[in-house]
Amino acid sequence: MNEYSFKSKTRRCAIKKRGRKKSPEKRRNITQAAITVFSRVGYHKARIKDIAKISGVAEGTIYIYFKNKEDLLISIFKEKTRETIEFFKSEVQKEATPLDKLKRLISLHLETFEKEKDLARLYQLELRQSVRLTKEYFKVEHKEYLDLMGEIIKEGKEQGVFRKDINESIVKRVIFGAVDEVITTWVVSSKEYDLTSVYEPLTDVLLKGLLNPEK
Amino acid sequence: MNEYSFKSKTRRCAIKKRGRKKSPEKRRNITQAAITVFSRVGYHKARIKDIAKISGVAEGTIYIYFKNKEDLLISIFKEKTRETIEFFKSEVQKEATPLDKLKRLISLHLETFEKEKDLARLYQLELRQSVRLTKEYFKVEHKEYLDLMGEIIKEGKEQGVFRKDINESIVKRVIFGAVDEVITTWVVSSKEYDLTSVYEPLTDVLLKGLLNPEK
Amino acid sequence: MNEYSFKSKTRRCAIKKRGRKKSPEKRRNITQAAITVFSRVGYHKARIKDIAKISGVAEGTIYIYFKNKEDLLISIFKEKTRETIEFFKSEVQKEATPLDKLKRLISLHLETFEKEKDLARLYQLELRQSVRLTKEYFKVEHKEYLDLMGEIIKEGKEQGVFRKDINESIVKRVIFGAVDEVITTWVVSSKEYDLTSVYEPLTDVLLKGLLNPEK
Amino acid sequence: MNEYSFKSKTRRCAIKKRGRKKSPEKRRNITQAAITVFSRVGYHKARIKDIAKISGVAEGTIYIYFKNKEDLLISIFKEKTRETIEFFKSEVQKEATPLDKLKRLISLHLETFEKEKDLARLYQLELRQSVRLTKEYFKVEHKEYLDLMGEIIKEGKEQGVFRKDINESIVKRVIFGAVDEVITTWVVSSKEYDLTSVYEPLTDVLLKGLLNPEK
DNA sequence: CATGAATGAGTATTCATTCAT
DNA sequence: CATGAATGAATACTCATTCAT
Repeated sequence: MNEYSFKSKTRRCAIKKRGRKKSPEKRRNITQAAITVFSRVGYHKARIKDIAKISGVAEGTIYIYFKNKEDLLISIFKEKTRETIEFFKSEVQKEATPLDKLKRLISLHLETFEKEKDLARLYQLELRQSVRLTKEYFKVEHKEYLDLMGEIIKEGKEQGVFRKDINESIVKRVIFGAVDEVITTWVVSSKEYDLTSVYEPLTDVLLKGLLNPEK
Repeated sequence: MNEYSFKSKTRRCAIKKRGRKKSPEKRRNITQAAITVFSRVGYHKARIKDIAKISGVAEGTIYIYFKNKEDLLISIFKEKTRETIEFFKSEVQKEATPLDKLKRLISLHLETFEKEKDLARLYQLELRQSVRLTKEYFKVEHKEYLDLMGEIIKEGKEQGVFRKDINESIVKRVIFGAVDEVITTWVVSSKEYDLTSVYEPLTDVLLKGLLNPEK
Repeated sequence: MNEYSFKSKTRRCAIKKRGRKKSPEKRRNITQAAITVFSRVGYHKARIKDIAKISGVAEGTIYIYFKNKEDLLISIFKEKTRETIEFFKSEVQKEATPLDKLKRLISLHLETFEKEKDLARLYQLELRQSVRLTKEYFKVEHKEYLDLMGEIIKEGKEQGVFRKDINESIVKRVIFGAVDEVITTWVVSSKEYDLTSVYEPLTDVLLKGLLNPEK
Repeated sequence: MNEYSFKSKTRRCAIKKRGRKKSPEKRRNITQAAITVFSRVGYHKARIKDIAKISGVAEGTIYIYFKNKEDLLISIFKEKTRETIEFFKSEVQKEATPLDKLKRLISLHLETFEKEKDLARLYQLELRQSVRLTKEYFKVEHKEYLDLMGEIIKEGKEQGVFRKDINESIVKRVIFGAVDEVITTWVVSSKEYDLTSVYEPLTDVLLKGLLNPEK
């Protein structure tokens, strides 16, 4: 594609790939290495040198793909969250009723984090390392998740499946908070048990509440 | 020979010990200054020098009262959480029914953090800065809070106020998670609104659930 | 002797000794503790706090008896060297001939350091930690030792026991250097063997030289 | 594909490796600056910042070439001693007789230190700053020097030039100690006189001893 | 005199980021 | 584009010395 590399008389040497454009593969390697390292030792103790070594690139190369260390962290969250939310949305849409949609969303949330343990650790423990990240995340990605849930609830209210007197804005937080806490417990507990096993009791109490209806 | 040393009721003249004594007031000053600085810029960017300046002591003095920076952070959490949980327990015991106890606990949680905004910020955002802290906190203090809630729920189940088929271990996390998320949202949102205003809708959904009972 | 301590209404409590003057015993304790600590970890890594603890006094007390840490080190050398040199002189004078005097001096040097191992360590390894100390020591105490040896040699030359064509100033250094090196080797070697056992071969070569007289 | 990489005689383009290379010159500059600074103010008071400034590199650069401050000191001794001993060995071998070899070795010792005054200061005064260094030095480099001397003496004994009843192990120390003491005196005395001027009287007494053979 | 809490100057080392090759 | 040597700001912590009691 780019013939320069062949004819060049300069020190420009053999290059595997055809061009000299940023390689998406290299970017992915870096991202994956960063997830591993950040998850293993935490953002602040993570060293760029280690991320470079694991991704198989030089330190400087990381700065070609990311502005700086914080940007690397933020990019991971942005990209992963975007992917995940898109996936959640598309899956949820396949369900017919608001109740099924809600259940599916909770279920997906649990399954996803169970599958990607390193990422789970990042979300539950490292997300708050950067003020900028925290603020942006809570205003954009996190909000989007909550909005998705809000819509489902709204729909449920309109259809009469959910109580009409509930406060959507609170309920979505209640549900997110419940799921989030359950995941954090799992992450901190060294992930010895099955995260999806909490799905049943979790949805049960969220849907039917704590009070005994017979009394 | 010298009877002073035997009759003395204070530690004065117990053979040795003259000179200055460690002052609990100084310790409190340092703790308070640390809460302020940690909350303002975050644990990692906080500088011992600033904490010293604000507490009105020399840098070295901090190391008389605390082993190191991490120990300072950890001590704050341990002490504050202990105080708070004791307070929660004593207040909750004043209530007659499990339902009132639960409501009171949630209410206290919200009120306490609303009153001490800096501390709230620490709990919601800085708690996870230290691996050691996170682990210990989740195993001790956090657990104790959950246990308190667990007992209330158990009592409620026995009295038939709460549903008998619920999973206590999950429910306590659901409630904690819900409250916690609501507080985090408040902290991140720059605390513009009244945290206690969420008490009503929050307890409502937790108690009665999401589903419309008529359907 | 001093009744103040009994009648005093102030915080002045029972005091073992009669007076409140600087106690020579306390001074000795500090000196001895310092020798131990300096010898064990070296001057620069030695901490006043440890010396205080071992001597059984408070940190501040050390500063009543010594100006500062360097002064403590220097005082030890001055005092110990003075004592030792006086002792050497008096012992040497008991000998009749220059040859016996010289032998006795070397013998004393070896014996003294063998007996006080901690002190030996200080002299062989720590003496050069302080520029001031090094300079003073080499100009005063070390010189005095060399002078004593110089006199003996001079006397020996005059009596014809020692060669008349030797250079006193060099010879005294040669002998000191030889003894000193032998002691250093012993100190560094963890003092596993008997220092006095080198006396015979050491004096033999110093007195008769290396060359084979038959050739 | 690209033949450069195969034909290149330098390490240029061997697949990877571009960018700056560690420069031996830079290492030398740091070493030389360290010798100067260590000699001027002593190891403990020497500041890395100053060594960096004098070598014309950044502070961090020093840590690319040396593990830490102590390693810098140790490396200097190891490298310089190695060089010097190799030089001594090769020079000594040029001499025919054991006597000439011994004289040459003493002469070289004096000349070398006279030429490199800063280094002399380091050897005579700073060598004992680090326990690790002292121990290693006395077990390796110092020993090697003594061994060289020991071999010469042994050879001399066998040839009958030196007395057969002398103790090699002591004699080598006597000679080293004598030379060493003479150098230390010179270093401490601010090096006002000519070190090589002591060569004659020094060897004279070492070879012929102190006693008057006529008596 | 004695105490030990308080002080604060002093610095080796790390590591994100840059830049010559 | 890629490299990794070079940079240098930034800071927790120590410990000799002081001083209030």
